[in-house]
Amino acid sequence: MTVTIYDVAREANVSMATVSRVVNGNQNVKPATRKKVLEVIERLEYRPNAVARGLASKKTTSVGVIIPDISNNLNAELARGIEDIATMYRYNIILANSDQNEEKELSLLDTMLGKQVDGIVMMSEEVTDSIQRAIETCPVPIVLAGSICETEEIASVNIDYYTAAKEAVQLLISNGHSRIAFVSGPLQYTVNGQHKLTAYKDTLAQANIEINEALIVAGDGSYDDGLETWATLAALDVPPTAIFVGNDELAIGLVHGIQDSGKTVPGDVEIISFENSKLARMVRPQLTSVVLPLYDIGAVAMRLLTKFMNKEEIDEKHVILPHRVEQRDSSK
Amino acid sequence: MTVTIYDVAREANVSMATVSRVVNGNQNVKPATRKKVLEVIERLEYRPNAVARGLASKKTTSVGVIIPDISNNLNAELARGIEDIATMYRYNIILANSDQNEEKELSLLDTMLGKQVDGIVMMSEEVTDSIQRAIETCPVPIVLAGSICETEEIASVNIDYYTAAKEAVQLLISNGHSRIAFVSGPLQYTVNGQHKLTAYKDTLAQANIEINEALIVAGDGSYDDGLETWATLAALDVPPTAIFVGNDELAIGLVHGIQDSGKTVPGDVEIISFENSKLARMVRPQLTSVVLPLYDIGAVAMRLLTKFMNKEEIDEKHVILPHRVEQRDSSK
DNA sequence: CTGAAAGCGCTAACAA
DNA sequence: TTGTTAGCGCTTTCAG
Repeated sequence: MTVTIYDVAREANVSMATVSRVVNGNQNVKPATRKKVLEVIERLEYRPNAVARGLASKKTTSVGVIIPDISNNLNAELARGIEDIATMYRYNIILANSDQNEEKELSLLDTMLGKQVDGIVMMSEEVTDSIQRAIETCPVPIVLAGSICETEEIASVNIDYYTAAKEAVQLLISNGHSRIAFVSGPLQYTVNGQHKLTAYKDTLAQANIEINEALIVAGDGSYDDGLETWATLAALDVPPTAIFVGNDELAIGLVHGIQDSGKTVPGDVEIISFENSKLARMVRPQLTSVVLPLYDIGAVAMRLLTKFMNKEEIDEKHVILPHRVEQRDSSK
Repeated sequence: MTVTIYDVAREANVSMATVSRVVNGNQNVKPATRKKVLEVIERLEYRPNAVARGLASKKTTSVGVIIPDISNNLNAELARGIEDIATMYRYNIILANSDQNEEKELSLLDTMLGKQVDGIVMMSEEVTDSIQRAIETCPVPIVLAGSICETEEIASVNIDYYTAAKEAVQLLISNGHSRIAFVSGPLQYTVNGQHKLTAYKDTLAQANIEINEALIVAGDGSYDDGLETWATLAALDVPPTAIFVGNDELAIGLVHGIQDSGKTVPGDVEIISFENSKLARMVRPQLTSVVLPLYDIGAVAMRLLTKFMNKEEIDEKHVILPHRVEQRDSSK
């Protein structure tokens, strides 16, 4: 039924080894022989069995990708970056969603190792101790993409979230605001709870602005969350006049919440978001936003992984990509 | 180094076959033996090699997913549906982007077959003849998700695009419009060029409304395309008073284009979109939209694929999921 | 430049 | 209930 390397060898009057060499582009084959083999391959429609090859060579040319939720814009962009570079290096991707659930992440890691992936790119909002341990004892290289882990040992690709957030808040302060709110997704997520929030507090402190806990709101980070959060904020004795927001979807929710309540952006409330997905331009006013280069983060993470897999020399395990603030109309 | 089934067998004083039985949950093992084996597995941290298993059993528990572009909201939602059901049935997913390019689709199909996937879910806006042939001669089952192919033979999951589009246009007609534009992505895409456009024309004809080619605009289907399309439409001697739009992103572009030109939705122009992604609610006015249940389409496609892979009986190879129009504020 | 042969780690009859 | 033994299809020394 299915044609194997053996069938090709027999038809071409050569050994399996020679067919293998031809298929793998090994140069030690006489052109005439190569031609003959190629013809038989064509004629028999031979398709190498990657599973057998994987077993024999201990390389599968597959990499695992563990991501919180592919249906989320943010992750999808990242995944595309990963995939493009993987394809370029002839790897295939085994994609799985973790829903940001530690148990699933652990079990996914195990499944992928069972499938003998050559490496793994992982995205996780919160790298717990046991995840960290699992990564450190992993038999194949792992690169974290857009995910924070303080450890020296684990490779990762990020931007400098802290500085980026500081710049955003600073911008709001420069525009004369002192009642600046901080609205983000879950604070358990390292990037929110540690980097962005700390940057917010530090920047305010440095400008001698008192920190008001009522102006710090963390929800699930969704559009509806943004809508509701504005209701909360608007009910304050003195509502904020500016908001630093954790992501675009949340920011759009806030913008609509503000507009629905009869106020304007940036007239009554200035907003700076953090993500700059294509959504940032799909709202009026368009969002000023810190640029989070998700595609690039994914691409660079995958590229880094290929270096590990090829045992190339790595100059820096922790890549920090540049960031900037894209000025649009939600801030002055 | 890596511990194999043989190591476990030796340590537990049983044969490889017995270990294999334990690992695979075969009932023909004495409880005491099972316990002993399980202990050794635990102690040695044995992890079955799925590649070897795949080679021996000719099943990989992996399915291929070929999708135009995962960074596109539409596909990401579909992919999530596929993944969830795949996980439920203990399959892993090998995901690849085709960019809606026939050559890539063909080569991806080949790669996946080489990797011995047990089945494939494919999404394609235009199933060309050669793709169709490739699918028909494929050694493993393939299910098309949200993709149209007239052939009896090929399994697929869709909604009734024609009827859905008719209902939308009919709604606009009922609201008193006679200058109704049709704006969509590429007409080469079967769903646009054949189903939606035909439905549009048929519905107009049945209402004795003359078809005006100037009111039919197909671009790339993006937000910016929507913005520009309104500029074109607005420049007409008599601009349309209602628009049937192919997808949400495009519709939002149109809405903003209309609003930027000083007109209102639905006051001056009514809009009905086709997709109902979460974007539909993230714009003011919120979009009335035909509900395209992408997650469900993906999930049902994957479920159907599992039936094929298990050689279960299939009652219907062509699943049509129900649709409806979600009324919001962009139409009256 | 080419071939022979020993595995890779596991499953699946077939025996016992 | 358990063990023995062929392979699965390919890569990779090692000879020649």
